[in-house]
Amino acid sequence: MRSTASIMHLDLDAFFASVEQRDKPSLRGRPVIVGGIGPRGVVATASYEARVHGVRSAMRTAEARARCPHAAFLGGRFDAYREASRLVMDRLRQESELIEPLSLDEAFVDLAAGASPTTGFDPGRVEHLVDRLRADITEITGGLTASVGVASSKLMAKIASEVNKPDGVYVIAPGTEVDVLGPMQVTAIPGVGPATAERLRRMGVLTVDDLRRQSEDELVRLLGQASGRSLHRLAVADDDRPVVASREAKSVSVEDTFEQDISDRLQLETIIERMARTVSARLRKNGLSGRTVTLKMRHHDFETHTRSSTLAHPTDNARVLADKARGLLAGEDISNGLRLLGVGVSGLADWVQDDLFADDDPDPIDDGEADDEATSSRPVRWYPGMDVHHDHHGDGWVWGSGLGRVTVRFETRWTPPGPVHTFRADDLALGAGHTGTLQS
DNA sequence: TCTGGGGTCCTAGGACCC
DNA sequence: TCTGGGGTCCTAGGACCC
Repeated sequence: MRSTASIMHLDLDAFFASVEQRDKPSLRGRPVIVGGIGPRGVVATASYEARVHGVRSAMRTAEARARCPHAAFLGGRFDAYREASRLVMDRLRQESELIEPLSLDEAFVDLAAGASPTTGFDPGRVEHLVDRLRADITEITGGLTASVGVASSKLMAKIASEVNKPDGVYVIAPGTEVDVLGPMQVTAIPGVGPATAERLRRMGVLTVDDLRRQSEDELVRLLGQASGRSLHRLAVADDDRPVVASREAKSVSVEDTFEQDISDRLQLETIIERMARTVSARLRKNGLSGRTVTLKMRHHDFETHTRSSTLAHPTDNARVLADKARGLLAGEDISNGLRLLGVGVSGLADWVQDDLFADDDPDPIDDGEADDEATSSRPVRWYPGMDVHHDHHGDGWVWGSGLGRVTVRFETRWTPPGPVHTFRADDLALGAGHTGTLQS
């Protein structure tokens, strides 16, 4: 906790819904609900007009429809949200070189790490700074509003931004943190969710003041080392967590809830392959590779299990990921059907040692296999950035791996025209712009 | 028509090694 | 033969956040 209110938390109001209202004037002033619009969808964001009817984030869309049938239900346009977010984050970076985005619509800003190193941070000018910032954001984004909290710590800044939401500001004067925090419900503290709140309630702890009367040992017994200790400190607004500019990704995953449960193993395997390709593409886009593959399964009764397995070396290869994930599915009883399947990778490294690829990259092609008219098997020289992996091309299937030497198999009658065939990766629907040479 | 999708962090137990 | 810790890695699950 600092002696000055120099940490800002900014939160865009009803972000997804507000972007939709901005881009479609007919939605302004009307309830707008963005989220899953399928039978198993939930609400991501409800505009304030919809909140009046009791619609909330994470509510089932079916219930939202019942409460607010006249609302506009939208599936979401993430490219538009990302772009609006970028504009806002760029503006925040003008305020301070140290900003910490928490999501598309939220960030901490360390004002003391700020823009004017000569004069330093001036607490007296915070209100002015925030007014200007909020006006700029509304202008830059074409009408979005933000709520802002400023305080001496992350904890209090985040709490402060809630106070006058939407389109409001709250500054917590240094020295008053405990007075402000004390009467609040424990759930006001970020990290205290329903499960923790219920455990605390059974001890008679409802407010932060109640929490403060518990010993650290007691909280550790109840909640474990990390949560117990941290909550004991947060209860007295003791928080010195720094604003951290960028954190590296720890995992990449894709998951999907099906409209109807699926119990067909082949169908699930096909879905796994598609998901592995998506994960692979995202890894490559970010220059990452990972070692631990996780398969997530949610059964018909909502029981959720994960199975994971760790490779000897990091990979970003779709086929390696798919093979591993399929193997994890093999041991599972899916006879009653899955409602969700997910594929993820963790244990990320930011580079790939291509020599190692040969080891953890089981080649589906038997090199010694006899060629016939329909099949040819020949080595390919691969260039960095190129990628072919188990993709349908024209009337053939192309198999391959990431960097280094790979073998490509044309399972049907598509054969390269000549001894050396140059092609572009986008010919193979694998992403544009790269050129490779196929040598025979 | 109960209960999204993308993450992070923490805990706990077992294996394995020194 | 018995009795140790400590550290790290791996796996599984759970709470929480937006």
